[in-house]
Amino acid sequence: MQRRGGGAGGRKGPGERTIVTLADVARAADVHYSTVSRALDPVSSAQVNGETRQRVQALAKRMGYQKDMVASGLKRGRTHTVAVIAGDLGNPNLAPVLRGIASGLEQAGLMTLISETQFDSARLERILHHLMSRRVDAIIMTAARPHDAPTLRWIRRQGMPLVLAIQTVPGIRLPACTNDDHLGGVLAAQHLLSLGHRRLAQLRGPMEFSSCFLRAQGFSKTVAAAGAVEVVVRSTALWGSAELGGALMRELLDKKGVRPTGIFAHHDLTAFGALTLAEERGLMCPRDLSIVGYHNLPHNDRIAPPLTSIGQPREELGRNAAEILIAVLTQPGRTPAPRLVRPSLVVRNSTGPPPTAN
Amino acid sequence: MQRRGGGAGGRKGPGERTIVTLADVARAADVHYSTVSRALDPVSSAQVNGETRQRVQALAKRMGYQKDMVASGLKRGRTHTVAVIAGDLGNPNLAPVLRGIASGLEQAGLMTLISETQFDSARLERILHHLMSRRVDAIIMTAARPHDAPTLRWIRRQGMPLVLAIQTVPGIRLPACTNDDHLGGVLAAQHLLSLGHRRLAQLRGPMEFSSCFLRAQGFSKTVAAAGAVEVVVRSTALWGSAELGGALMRELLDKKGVRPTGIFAHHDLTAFGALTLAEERGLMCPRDLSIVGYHNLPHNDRIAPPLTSIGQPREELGRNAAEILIAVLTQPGRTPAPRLVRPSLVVRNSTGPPPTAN
DNA sequence: TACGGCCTTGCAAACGTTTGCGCCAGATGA
DNA sequence: TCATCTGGCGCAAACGTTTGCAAGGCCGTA
Repeated sequence: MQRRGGGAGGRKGPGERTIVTLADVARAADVHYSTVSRALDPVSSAQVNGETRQRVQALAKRMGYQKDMVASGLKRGRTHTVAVIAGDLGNPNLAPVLRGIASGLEQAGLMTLISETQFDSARLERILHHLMSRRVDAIIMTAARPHDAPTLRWIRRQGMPLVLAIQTVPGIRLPACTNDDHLGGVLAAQHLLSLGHRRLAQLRGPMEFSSCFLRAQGFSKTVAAAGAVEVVVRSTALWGSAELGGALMRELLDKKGVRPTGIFAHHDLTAFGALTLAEERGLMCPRDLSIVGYHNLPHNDRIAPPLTSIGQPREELGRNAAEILIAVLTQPGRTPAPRLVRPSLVVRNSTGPPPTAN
Repeated sequence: MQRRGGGAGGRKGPGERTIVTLADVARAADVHYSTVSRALDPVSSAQVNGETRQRVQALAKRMGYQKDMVASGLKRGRTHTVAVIAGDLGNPNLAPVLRGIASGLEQAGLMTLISETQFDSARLERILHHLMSRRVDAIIMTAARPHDAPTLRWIRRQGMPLVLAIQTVPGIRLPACTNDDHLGGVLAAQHLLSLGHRRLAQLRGPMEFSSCFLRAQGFSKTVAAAGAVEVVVRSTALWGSAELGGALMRELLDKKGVRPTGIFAHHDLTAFGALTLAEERGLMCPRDLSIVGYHNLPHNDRIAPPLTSIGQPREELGRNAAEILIAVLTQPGRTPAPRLVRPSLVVRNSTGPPPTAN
C-alpha cells in the first residue's frame, strides 16, 4: 500500500466530516502507521518502546484522533456494539431494563444500541438484517413471542450471539434472563387466599407472552392447591390498557354463577380499568372486591384506592441479561443457565378481606 | 488484489458466524466480484447485462448473501444509520416521538438506533465518540440542555449532521423540531382566564429545558396581558414526579397573600401530586381549585378528577424531525427552518370556574 | 474493411485498521 | 571477534465493498 499522497493530515468525510487517520498521526510522529496502531491499542502497546508510545499517544490525543470503528470492525470482525431489540418503547417496564442492560454492558466496553420493532414482523426482519450486516457483536431480544421462534433460530444459525430478556419462547433453548413470573402469580394468589378470598379470577394478558402464561399458571396452581375456586375469563390478545380491564371486568361480572371477590390482573392498567368498571356497577374496592395488579407502576399509590401490585426488579433484570451476554461472548460454546429475578408483593389498599360471608 | 484462495465459500466470522461475500457469489456465478457488486446495487445495476444481473441476483439470494454494511460503510463513508440520543427512555412522551422518527427515517432507507444518556454528560461524551467513530450518518438529539451547547458545537464542528428534537438550546442555530410550548403555555392561560380565574400560578419544570421555559413564558405573558395576577413559585430542578408537585403546591399554599385559584403544572405528574396535596389541605378540585397539566398522559382520564391537560402530537413531532434530518442529508449546506408542532388543550374535569368571589 | 460508438465486464486501487512476518541494531555470550 | 538473541519497528497483506478506468466484443456507418 502506498502512503497516501498530498493532503497535510485530515481529509473530509461525507458532510465535510474531518477525519484524522492513523496515517496522519504517523506522519506527524514520523513513524509507520502500524506503530501508531500498536501504540494506541492497549494490548499490543507493550510491543512499542515506552518513549515512542508516549509520544504517539500524546500526538494522537492532540490531533483528535479517533479510531474508526468501521474500519476496525471490518478488520477485527468485532464492533463492540450490542443491539437490544424492543417491542414497544412506550412500555414503562422497559426503560429500567434497558438502563440495566446498558450499564452492565458498558462496564465490558460494549455500547448498547436500541431498536424498536413495534411488534411488526417485517420490521423485525429488516432490523435484524441490518444489525447482522452491521456486525453487531450480539443481540438481546426482549419481548420475544412463540411466533418469533423461526426468526430466533435463524439468528442463531447465523452464528449471532443471542440472549433473551423478559420473555422466553418455549421449545427454543437460549440464554435468557426473565422475571420469575410464575412466582409472581403465586404471590398474588397467596396474598388473596391469605386474606380469606375463596372465589378468585384472573384478568390475563396474552398467553403468547411467557410472562403472562407463567403468571397465570402460578396463580391457578396456587388457587387450585388451596381448594379455592377460579372463575376463568378469556385471555386477551391486546394488552396493558385500561379499556381492556373494563371489558374483561364486564365479562366477569356478567357471568352467571359465583362472583369472584379476589381478582388478579396481569397489568396495573388492566386493574385500573377493572376498578373503574366495578365502581360503575356499584362494587367498591376493597370492600366488595380485592384486586392485585402487576408491574407496580409509579402511579399505583396515587389512585384511589392505591393498588396492591407485584413489583419486579427491572434494572436488576437488565444487569443480569448483560452479564449473561458477556458470558456468552467470553465463553462461546457454553450456554449460560437461564436466570430468574424475584418479584415481590407490594401491598396497598386495593386488597382486603372478602365481603362478609365465606 | 488477488482472488481469495482456497475456501469453498462461506468463511466463519467471530462466534462462528457464516459470512457470504461478494467473492463467494462471484465464484458461483462465474463472474468477477465487481460485477456482483454492481448487479446488486440498485443504481449501478443498470450497467450490467439483464441476463447476468438476474442470474447473479438469484444466486445471491439463494446463497443468503447480505451486503456487509461495515465494509460498505468503510468504502462509502455512509452507513445508512441515524442515532437518536435520548435522555431518559422512561419518559412516556418519548416513545411516540421515537416511533415517529424511526418510521420517518425508515422510508428514506435509514435505520434508527437509540441511545440513552441518562442525562450523564460523561456518558453522553462516550456515546457520541462511539457514534462518530461508528460513522453514523447523522444524530438526532432529544433533551438537549444549554449545558450541552459545547458538545453540540463539537459535533457540528466534526461535520456530523445534527438535528434537535423536543428541546432546543438558546444561542446555537441548529435544525430542530419542537412542540410549540409557548403556545401550550398560552392555551393553558387562556383556558383558565376564560373560566374566570384571576389569580394564577405555575408549577414549573426546570427552566433549562426550552420546553418549560417557553411554557412559562407563554403562560406568564398571557396572564399579564389579561391583567390577571400570577403568583410566582420557584422553578424546580427535578422534574416530572408527583412528589415534586406536592412540594411545589405546599410552597404555594404556604405563601402569604392571595391564594391562586388556577394552576398550570408543567407536567401531569406534577399536577397529580399537587392535587393530592391540595386535597389533604381540604381544597377540592375543581370546586376550590382548577388545575391544568401538560402532556396529556394516558391515565389522565382515570384519576379523580380527570385532568385537563395540554396534549402534543408526539409522533408527528418525530416524523417532522425525521423529515428535517433527511433534508439536511440531501441538501447539505442549507439549514432547514425549525419546525413547530401545535399542542392542543384537552379539557376534562380538573378545571372549572373559580370558587365564588372574583 | 476500417473505425467510432455503445454495452459488458474485468482489473485494481482505494476506504482505515490490524497483525504476521521479517529486518535491523544493539546487547549478550562464548 | 563472531554468532545469537531480542526489542522495536516497518512492510504489506488482509477485512469486504465500491468505483474509475480500460479492455474486449459487438453494432452500425462510411
